[in-house]
Amino acid sequence: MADGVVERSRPRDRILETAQDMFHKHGIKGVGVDAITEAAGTNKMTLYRHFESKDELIIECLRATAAKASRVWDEFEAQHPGDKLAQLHAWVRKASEMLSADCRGCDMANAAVELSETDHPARRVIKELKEAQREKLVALCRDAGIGQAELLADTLSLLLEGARVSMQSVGAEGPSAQFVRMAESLIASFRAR
Amino acid sequence: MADGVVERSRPRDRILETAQDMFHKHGIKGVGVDAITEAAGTNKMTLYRHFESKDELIIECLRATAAKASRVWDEFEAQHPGDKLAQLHAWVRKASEMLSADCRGCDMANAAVELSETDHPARRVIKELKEAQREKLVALCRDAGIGQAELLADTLSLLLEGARVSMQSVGAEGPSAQFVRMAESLIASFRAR
DNA sequence: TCTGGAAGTTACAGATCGGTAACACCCTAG
DNA sequence: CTAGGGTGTTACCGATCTGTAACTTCCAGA
Repeated sequence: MADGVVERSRPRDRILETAQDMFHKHGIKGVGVDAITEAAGTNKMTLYRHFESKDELIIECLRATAAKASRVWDEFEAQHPGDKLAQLHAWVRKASEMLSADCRGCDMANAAVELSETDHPARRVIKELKEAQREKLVALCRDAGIGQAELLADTLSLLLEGARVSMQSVGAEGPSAQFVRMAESLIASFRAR
Repeated sequence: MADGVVERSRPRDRILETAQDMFHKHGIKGVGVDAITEAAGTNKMTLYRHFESKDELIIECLRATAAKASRVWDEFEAQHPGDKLAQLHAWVRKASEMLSADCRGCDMANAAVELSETDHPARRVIKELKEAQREKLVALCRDAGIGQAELLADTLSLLLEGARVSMQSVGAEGPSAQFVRMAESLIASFRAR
């Protein structure tokens, strides 16, 4: 058993962390609750004592992932206090770092692809979290002094989203390789307006 | 039984067409072979006489989908013979039409997300087909007289890929709503260089 | 009319899925 | 010391999954 995650922490935390990792690597429908509990060094009953269903576990995982992603925004502020333009460039750099060779994409976007049932309870959570991320990026662009902040933020969003999904289908040498170049020249052209 | 697809055509064709439709709507792992054969008005044994496994059926579906997509390029040429720039704008318009409210995204990209096993036989097929599509768009940009054809083609690719996945997570009112505007101003700025 | 092959039917194998019941264990708080 | 809550174990449920075997039906071509 991989002790790194299993060691002495509460079973609920181990389950949540392990599930996040396994959902990310193998997809939601590619992992069963048995596999999760075994990897977390616990058992199925304990999982169902803390989460009322697999769907709820999925939702909690998405929230946790979003919370982690939200923390990097604090890093941007810490590294470049008050300098919103520098923070925007930090966002681009951070985004490009996520495009590593074994990139499995955005957990929320992947979940939206996998959970095709339109009334799946996770879908509204995904939408909420994605909208919050969008508003953050729009605010960052606006505070960086860019005129058409919404349009720039949305364009950057689509580029990153596209890059992350493109990596999975065409690989790292595909269109996503040019992400930084695209993003930077986009920012430059928006600033020039 | 829905006669539209079931009517008098060879079982193999019905299975292929039905599988394409169901994989697209509900995802690959969201559909079993039983459901496919029943919807196709046939049975499981017949499926396994024509396809040696579900994986092979998946691959055949992806090839068929790509072939369909390839046919719209012929339409561009027919509508604007020789006028590559007009064909590029037709591509943008066609792409935006795919972003309808119930858009389920690109079958190949979705398959890449769902089939996370790195050695899955469908993955190399996906890569091949996506690379072919990329080269087509690059050629179109180049023949339209654009200098940095590869960069424009890759940027448009990422925007579209991002828009199609964004639709599924945030919905039609999200960043993807601005796709046409982004794509057109991109083309304009590349032409100005 | 005969025949061969494609298609349909039924049943099943073996595994895994999400989820639950009953019960034994251990540790800690009172 | 004792009571109780969190945890672990085992066994199980019904459903579904991919894939197969054995057999029947049907139709087209010779």
